Amino acid sequence: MTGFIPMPELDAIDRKILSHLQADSRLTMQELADKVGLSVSPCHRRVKLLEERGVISRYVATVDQKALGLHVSVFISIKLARQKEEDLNRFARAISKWDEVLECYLMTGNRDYLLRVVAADLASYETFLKTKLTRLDGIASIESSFALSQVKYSIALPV
Amino acid sequence: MTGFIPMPELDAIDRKILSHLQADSRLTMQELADKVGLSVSPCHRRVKLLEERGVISRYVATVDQKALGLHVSVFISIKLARQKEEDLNRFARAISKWDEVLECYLMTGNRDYLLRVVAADLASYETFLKTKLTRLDGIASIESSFALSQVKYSIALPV
DNA sequence: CGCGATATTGGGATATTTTACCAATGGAAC
DNA sequence: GTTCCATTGGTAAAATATCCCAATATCGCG
Repeated sequence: MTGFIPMPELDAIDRKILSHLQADSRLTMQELADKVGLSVSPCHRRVKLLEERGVISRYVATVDQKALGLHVSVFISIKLARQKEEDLNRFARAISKWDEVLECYLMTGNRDYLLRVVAADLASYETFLKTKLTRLDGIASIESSFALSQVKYSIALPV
Repeated sequence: MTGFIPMPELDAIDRKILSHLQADSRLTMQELADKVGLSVSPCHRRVKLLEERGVISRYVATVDQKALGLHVSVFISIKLARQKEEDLNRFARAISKWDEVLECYLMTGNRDYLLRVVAADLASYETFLKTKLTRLDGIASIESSFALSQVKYSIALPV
């Protein structure tokens, strides 16, 4: 990690800033400054510093899943035939390219990966399985669990 | 659903807008307009419409999990003792209050809920379990699966 | 306590960006 | 072709971000 920029401890104000920006990144600097008890200038500088140091990694718009017609959410447990580093990397590269895969974790326990995948309906999920996932080499097993509903979905990490 | 605002079909330009804003919501209208092949005015109007109709639900900053010292990601499978609507609602309400729980899904199959939880370390995860999750009434079983690493994490739905 | 060095703050000027208005353009129905 | 409707593009005004510099607070050290 050569490009590492040391991040001094986040103080209470930094945490407030992060908390508010995680909830709503369209706040104006004035609004944000008011909420955290600073004037605009230092608030602005803190935000820029948090960005430069990678504490704030990006700003994104969140889109409504139903509005896009993506009615199916699936969790997929995957075991690989072998778990050598090269196998893991190959798998990671493949799934990273697929937009349907929103999350993928390397897991402890009796599966290797856990994926969260979205699709318009069961038919297009089947297409994803048949044309993409099952075509990967080195997969020992695939097990799909379907979500009936999303009870909570948050991007905001606890600060 | 009385407040429903009908959303006409999203055309190719709307989808491009959503795609770009999901990747980077700090694009200026000028930049976004260039990318989607419009001038600023119509691009701006489309974005506002997507916001009003709830297709774009919010704008958020994403924060680096490691920078916050949240080194533990856990998936928790939960079975309830009973699955009556009231039990489900009670569980959902409790879960929704806890910042450690980033995602929660009602599932088909042999568990009722799947949760994604983050914590600073195993000790604070244990605290979460002991002081919050296991204190809920009506839980039949809890099973934790730990993530070794996050291979992919995206907020961008496929458009 | 007191002093200096350093980091942080606040205000104000300027540059950018957003936003609203209105005329112009394009496409579909007839 | 012509009319109507939806959408576009340009422009100007308002809101916001950004930068600079002086003022203030904080910390280390005698």
